[in-house]
Amino acid sequence: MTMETTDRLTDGVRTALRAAGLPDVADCIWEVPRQAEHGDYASNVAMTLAKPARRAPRQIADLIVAHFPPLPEVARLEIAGPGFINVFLSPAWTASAVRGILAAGDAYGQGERERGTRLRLEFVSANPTGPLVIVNARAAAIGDSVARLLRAQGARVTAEYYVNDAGNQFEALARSFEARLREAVGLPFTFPENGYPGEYVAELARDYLTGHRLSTPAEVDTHLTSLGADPQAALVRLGRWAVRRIVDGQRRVLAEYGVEFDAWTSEQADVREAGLPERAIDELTKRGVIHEQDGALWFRSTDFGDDKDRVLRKSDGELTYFAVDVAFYHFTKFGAADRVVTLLGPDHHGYVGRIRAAMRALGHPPEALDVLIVQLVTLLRDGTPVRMSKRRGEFVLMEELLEEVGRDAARFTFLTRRHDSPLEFDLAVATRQSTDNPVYYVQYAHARIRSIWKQIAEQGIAVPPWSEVDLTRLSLPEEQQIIKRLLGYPEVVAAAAHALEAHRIAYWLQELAGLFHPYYRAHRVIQDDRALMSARLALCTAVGQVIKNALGLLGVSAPDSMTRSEADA
RNA sequence: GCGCCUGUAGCUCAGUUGGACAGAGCGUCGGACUUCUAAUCCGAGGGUCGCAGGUUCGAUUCCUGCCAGGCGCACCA
Repeated sequence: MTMETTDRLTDGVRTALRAAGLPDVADCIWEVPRQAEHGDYASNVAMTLAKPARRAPRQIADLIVAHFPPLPEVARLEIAGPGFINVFLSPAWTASAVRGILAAGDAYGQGERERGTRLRLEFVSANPTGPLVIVNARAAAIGDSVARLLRAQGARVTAEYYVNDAGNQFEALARSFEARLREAVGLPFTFPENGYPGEYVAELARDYLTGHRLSTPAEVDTHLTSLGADPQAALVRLGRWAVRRIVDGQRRVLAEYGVEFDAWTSEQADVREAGLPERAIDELTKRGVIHEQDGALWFRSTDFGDDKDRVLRKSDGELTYFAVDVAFYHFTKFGAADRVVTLLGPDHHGYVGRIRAAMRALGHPPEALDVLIVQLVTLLRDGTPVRMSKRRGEFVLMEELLEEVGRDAARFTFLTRRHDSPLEFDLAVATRQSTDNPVYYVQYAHARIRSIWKQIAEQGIAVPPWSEVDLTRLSLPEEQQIIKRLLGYPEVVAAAAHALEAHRIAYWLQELAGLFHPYYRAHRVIQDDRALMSARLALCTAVGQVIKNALGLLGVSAPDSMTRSEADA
C-alpha cells in the first residue's frame, strides 16, 4: 500500500522542521483549498507553530519551504496569506497516480486507521412487537454503512441487533396475540389496554391457527390451556412464538435491503436468563456505588455525571430495563469489544447519560462508547406529510418503502442527511427516475463508463495494459481535477469512518459524478489517437472503480447499464 | 423548569474536527441531442450563515445570553 500523499507531505514538513531547527509537530493538517490558485493542498502548520517557536508564521513558512525535501509529487510550494503553505502537485505525477488506483482496484480507499479494533455496532433493534417501519430503514442504512466504513479501516465489526423480547412490551404483545386468537374463532376475549392493535397481530393469529390445525372454539380453548401449567406460562409460550415470527419478518426485510447482522442478541435468553444483570449489580456493589432506599436498589449515577440516581431493582423485586441494559453493555458488548457504537432514536437520548455513567463506573473509558442519535423521518407524498400513528397501528412499513422506491434509492436518500438531522423523505422524488434523484446521477456515471468498455469490445479495439499507457496525456484541467479528486478518496473514507458519518461518502460521490459528467460530454474517449484514448480509458476506468467502491460502502449497487422504467420514460 | 438536537439561497441540505471572496441539488429563467446512453451538459439569477455579545491574526465552525422549532426528563420499556 502506497503512503497517502498527505502523509508524505507531512513527512516532508517534519523533515524541513528538523533541518531548520524548529519544534516538531505531531501531525499536520492538509486541506484541499476551495480555490485552485491556492494549490492542491494547503497547511496552516506555520501558523500553529507561531506560538511554540516564538516566530512569525510567515517566517516559519519560509523556513519550511526552504528546507522541504524534493518529492516527485510536488511541483512547487508557495506561501500565501498569513502563512499558509500551498502545495502544487506535479501534473505528470498526478497523472501517473491513476495507475495506483487501478492496481489497488476494489481495495482502493481502504485504510488501517482501525486496524485490529474489535467493535460492536448496534442499530435498528426495533421492538419485536411489529414490522419494521420507515425510521428503521433509515437506521439500517446508516448503521450498515458505518459498519462497512469501519471494516474498510480494518476494524473487526460485529453488527448487532438487540431483541427486546422481555418485559412489559413483550407481555403486551403476548396478550394482544392471545386476544386475536380467541377473537378469530369467536371465543370471548378482552383486548389489552396497552396492546398492539395493528392488523398484523390478527394475521399472525390466523397463521398460528392454520399452522396448528385449529379451527373451532373448543379446539382453541383446549390448546390454550394445554400450553402451560398456568396462564402466565401459556402466555409466554404464545408470546415467544409471535416474537419469533415477527423477528423473522424483520430479518427478511433487512436482508432484502442488503443489511445482515452478525449477532441477534436476545434480552431474555442472552442477558436475563444468563444471569448477567445480577452479576452486573454485584460488580457495581463491589465498587461501592450501590445503595438501598425505599426498598429499591439504586445506582449512584450522579457520581458519574448523570442528572439523578437510577433504580436497578424496583421495590417489587423486578429488575429495571436499565439494569438489564447495564449488564448487556458491560458483559455482552464490552466483553467482546474495545469500542461500542449504538444507534438510538431521539426518544432514547435522555437515556444515554445513565448508560455512560454506568460504563464509567464499571471502568470502561468514556471515549470507547459512541451513541448516535438517528433523528426522525417525515414521509412526504408529493410534498404533503403522510400521517402516521403508531397508536392506531397506521404507519408506513419498511417493506412498502422498498417496494415503492427500491433499495438503492432508499438507502442513498437516507445517506444524504447527517444522522443527527431530521429527514424529509419525499416518496415522489425518491421514486422519480431523473436528475432530482442523486442516486441515479451517480449510478449513471458508472453505467456510462461501463458503456465505453462495451463499445471498445464491440468495435474490437485493442487496449494495452495500463503499465504501457502514457498517462501524461491526461493534461486537461478537467482530467487533472478528476484525478486529484480520486486521490482524495482514501482520506474521505478515513474521515467518514472516524466521524461515523456515512453521508460524507454520498456527498463526495455526487461531487465526483458532477466532475465526470461534464468531462464525458465534452471529451470523447474512443478516438483515432489511440494513445490518448488509452490514457482517458485508464482515467475513466479508475473513476468507475472508485464509484463502485464508494457505492459499495453505502450498500448501493453500481449497475453496468441504466434501464429506465416505462412510467418515467 | 432542566437537558439534548436543530436554525445556512424560494425548497431540501452540505460545509473537511477555527482558515483565505459562503457551496450542492431541486425549483425559476435562457440555451445544447447525426456523437462512448440527454437519468446528461452549458449559462443566469438567488445569502445580514436565527439575533446579540465574547475568545482569536481570523468564527458558519468555539464560549455566553436571547429567539424559534423538534425531542426527552418514571421504582416504563
